[in-house]
Amino acid sequence: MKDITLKQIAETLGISITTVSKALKDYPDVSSKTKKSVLELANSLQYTPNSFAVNLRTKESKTIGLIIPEVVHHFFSNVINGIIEEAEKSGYLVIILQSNESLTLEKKQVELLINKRVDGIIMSLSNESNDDEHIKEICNREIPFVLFDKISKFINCSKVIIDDQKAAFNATEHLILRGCKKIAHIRGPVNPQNAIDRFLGYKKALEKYNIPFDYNLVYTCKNVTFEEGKEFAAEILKAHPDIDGIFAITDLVAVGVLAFCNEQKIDVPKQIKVIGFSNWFMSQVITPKLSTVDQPSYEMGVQSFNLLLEEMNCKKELKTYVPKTIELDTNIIGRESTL
Amino acid sequence: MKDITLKQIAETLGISITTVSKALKDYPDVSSKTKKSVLELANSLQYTPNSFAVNLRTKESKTIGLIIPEVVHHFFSNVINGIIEEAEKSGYLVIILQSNESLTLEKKQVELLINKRVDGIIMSLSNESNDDEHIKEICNREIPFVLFDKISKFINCSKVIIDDQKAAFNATEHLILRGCKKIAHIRGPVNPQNAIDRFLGYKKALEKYNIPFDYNLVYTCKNVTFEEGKEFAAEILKAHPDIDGIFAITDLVAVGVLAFCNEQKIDVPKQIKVIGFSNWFMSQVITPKLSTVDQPSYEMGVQSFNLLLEEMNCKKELKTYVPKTIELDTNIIGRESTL
DNA sequence: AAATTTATCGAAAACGTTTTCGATTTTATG
DNA sequence: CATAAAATCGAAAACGTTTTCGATAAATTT
Repeated sequence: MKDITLKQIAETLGISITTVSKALKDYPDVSSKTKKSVLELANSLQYTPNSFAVNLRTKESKTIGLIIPEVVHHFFSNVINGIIEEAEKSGYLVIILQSNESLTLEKKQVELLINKRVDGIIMSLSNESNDDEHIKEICNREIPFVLFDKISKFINCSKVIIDDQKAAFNATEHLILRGCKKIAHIRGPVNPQNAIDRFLGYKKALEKYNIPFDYNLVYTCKNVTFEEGKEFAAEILKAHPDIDGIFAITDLVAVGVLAFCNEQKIDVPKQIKVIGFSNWFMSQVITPKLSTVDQPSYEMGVQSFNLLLEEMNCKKELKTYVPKTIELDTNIIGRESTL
Repeated sequence: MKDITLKQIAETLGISITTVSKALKDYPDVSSKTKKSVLELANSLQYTPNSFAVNLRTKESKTIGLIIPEVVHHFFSNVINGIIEEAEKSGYLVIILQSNESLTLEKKQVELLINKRVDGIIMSLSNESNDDEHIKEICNREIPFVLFDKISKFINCSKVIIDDQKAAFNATEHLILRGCKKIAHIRGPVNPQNAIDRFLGYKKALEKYNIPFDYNLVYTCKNVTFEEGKEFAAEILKAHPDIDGIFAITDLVAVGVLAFCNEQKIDVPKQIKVIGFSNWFMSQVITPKLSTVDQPSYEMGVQSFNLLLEEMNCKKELKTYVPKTIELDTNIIGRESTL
């Protein structure tokens, strides 16, 4: 029941470990005769190389690390899906860790992955983090590194993003073109670049259509939850009863808004039109169906891994790698909530 | 920029590698003086042991594998969350793979994890699989192994489950107690134990309340999707217009039923009452809010890892381990769809 | 002061693989 | 047949750690 090793194969065949190893890897300096006998014995014994030894020798583990704010999240679980499947095609496995939107936890997770000596790291920043020490550590150690979605401008690494500003502009314009004159924005936390960009997109759309921008109409989420959506909807409608449009940072929050409106018998889309972001699954089954911005989450995962792979391969060949940024397209999905 | 090793610390301090290693692990046969100097130098150089070497030497990697049907799934992503967080407490990292409900893919993923030499495997079976060769292989190799949710009776390993039959009984009874006389069941695929058990629970509840069981009222999902929910709802209402209750294998399907009813202006709960299973997030935001069975998904993850940990620790001490089965409680959440 | 115990250290083997490089044998060439 | 070239093999080092066991030095006991 013990593990089969090269040594055992070598001994039963009366040849050296070296030759067995070479035979299995199809080296040219092994005769086809011995190759055949080695292959046969290895197969019949179900030999598989000890990955621990291979890792030590080759200094790579064919494993990458992925740190995201949270697994239970429609967008991120789709990204995970893309990364896992794309990684598997190239023989890489994926270790997943969560930061729970906490900077200290994120630091710990990075440290874990560094100590684990993963071949590369893919990450989406927590709301609390910028270009902190732990990120610099990744770069200093020259660990292949890709950021997606929640990135920081100040980190020099490969990135996979969408044009949040443009997408938010389009979402806001979508409301305006459907007649909204007074639009509130429930934005994300202060730090994350995508929250900033979406806010800026909202502002730009107002400008283009000569709608005065009013800071009082901007509400800032702390945790970006369903509950916050409900609470802000209440606040907004109390303070500004004449509001006729709401653009929320993400569908979860927008669904909170809809829930509040349903409870209060506020007619969506007649009295208020609502648009979200990210196209969560539930948005198409809620009443009224929620308009939103479709974000290619699975594709982001795929592209993120491919960038990482490029960098990992470059590193192996000791070439210098120039970080790339891939920007993926989004598009507006108009549904009942903005009809 | 190169990695710090024990050798380097030993050389700069003029002592042996052995002593450095022992000092770092607080062995009793190292003087406190040398311990201190080693610790200090190691800290200032930011020494971290090469995990590849440690793995090879100790024959463990502090890594476990997790195979689930799909990541993008409310229930499973919650389980993942529980496993990852619980594992981290004990210093374990988690590699996640998906079977996509395919037996061949599941086999491949198992093989990957075995070759990776993970310390243990947690798994939820795909719809296609039973106690096949690849599962036996895990047991033969004596790799600590835990099944959760979608299990097979024929595999002798630790399991974390709910009493699906009882839960389904309660769900069906919930419909009956609210006046339903003719209840359809949209069940899961033929293979999985939990689909079978939920069906049996449904049947038992009918029996208890003397409602004749009719095979024509049972519809079998192939892929357990939202679309199937919609399609079956149409079929059911066409074939049996007098139906007044539907129990669906999972919320996603039940939400499909609700979507169809909304489109066709069929009054839920007046004309038909609907109950799902698993308490997906969207069930509380859809109109009408969906009644369902709450399933402790996060807790299942936690318990699964803890069972695995027990078995891994047993194995280290060369003790024999007797598999355990943990059964977690569920409870009915009554909402608008069965009011 | 001799004998014994205790404290402190390091040599070396082991984990299993990969790869370099030299040695040997076989084949081809003049 | 001698020599050069090609084919085939294996010894050994290396990857970095852990741990056993023996050696030495210091402290304690007689």
